[in-house]
Amino acid sequence: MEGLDNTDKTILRILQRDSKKTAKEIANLLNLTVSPIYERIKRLESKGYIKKYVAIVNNKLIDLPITAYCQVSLKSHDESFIDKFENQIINLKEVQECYHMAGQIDFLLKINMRSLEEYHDFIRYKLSKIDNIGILNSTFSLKVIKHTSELYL
Amino acid sequence: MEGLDNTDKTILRILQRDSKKTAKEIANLLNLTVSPIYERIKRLESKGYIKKYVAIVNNKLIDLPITAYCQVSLKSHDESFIDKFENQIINLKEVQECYHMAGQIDFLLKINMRSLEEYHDFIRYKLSKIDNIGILNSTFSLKVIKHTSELYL
DNA sequence: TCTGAAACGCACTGCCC
DNA sequence: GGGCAGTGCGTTTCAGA
Repeated sequence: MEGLDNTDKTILRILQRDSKKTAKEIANLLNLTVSPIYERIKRLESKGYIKKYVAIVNNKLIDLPITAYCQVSLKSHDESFIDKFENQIINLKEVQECYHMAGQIDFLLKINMRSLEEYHDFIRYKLSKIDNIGILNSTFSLKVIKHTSELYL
Repeated sequence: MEGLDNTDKTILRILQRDSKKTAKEIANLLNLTVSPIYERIKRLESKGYIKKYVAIVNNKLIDLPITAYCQVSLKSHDESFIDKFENQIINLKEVQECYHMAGQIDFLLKINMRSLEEYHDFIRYKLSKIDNIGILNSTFSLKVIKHTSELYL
């Protein structure tokens, strides 16, 4: 399962926080030269441990201050209906995350919006247009207490 | 509110997908030279539109296959109790996200785990140890339908 | 697996339009 | 606002231990 030693884990921890850190800086922190750091990073990328490098954008500054979580349950649970629902959700740009859940509700959606009015329009004219939706329940984030893309290791 | 023209937005879209794209590559895509791209990126960083650059790590490969959403409601809603709860949550490494929510439940937590057994231990020996927790309700992601750090613009 | 050195390309600066 | 040229630095490669 894990082909990672402590050096690899430290590199992952650092790059999860700041992917602009240079191989040289990381090398200094670990008392190594750039070559091994470079090779380890390349290995972590090619083996899939690092999926990608991204810029994290401030949602408030680009006028997407509303974060909603939307619980959805389907009316029919035939495989074809579920597939259809999932395919339509994937193509909605407002939906940042969607999970098929265990328990009473089928799906949990994280949705970014400019305003509650736009959220209303989204629910009414986009989500509700998707066939087979039974229950639909929305809650809103009042404040972000913690939000990171980092995984602990 | 928005000091972004279409060029800026395109740059943000690109860097949200792949922050390793060079200014040269972006310049070619936009039929510009590197100088304006470089300056725009620096501006986007200094103005806070780009919060940071991070590596996205594969949670399965580092043995964190379980994603749980945990709904928490507090017993007392005094300001001091809420502050205390939030401060304790921030320091839990297993908690990747925590939002103060509108509606019946107070907080929504996203939690990464190695196994359901570890999740049990986490709930029992860490979360429940936090004072003032009333309702505590967990659901698990069976499958990720969609998950991106990108915001649309 | 690490060190060290060499080659290349990009980030970054300054000056031009 | 964008283009062009130069410098330093980081990335990338490779020989050797």
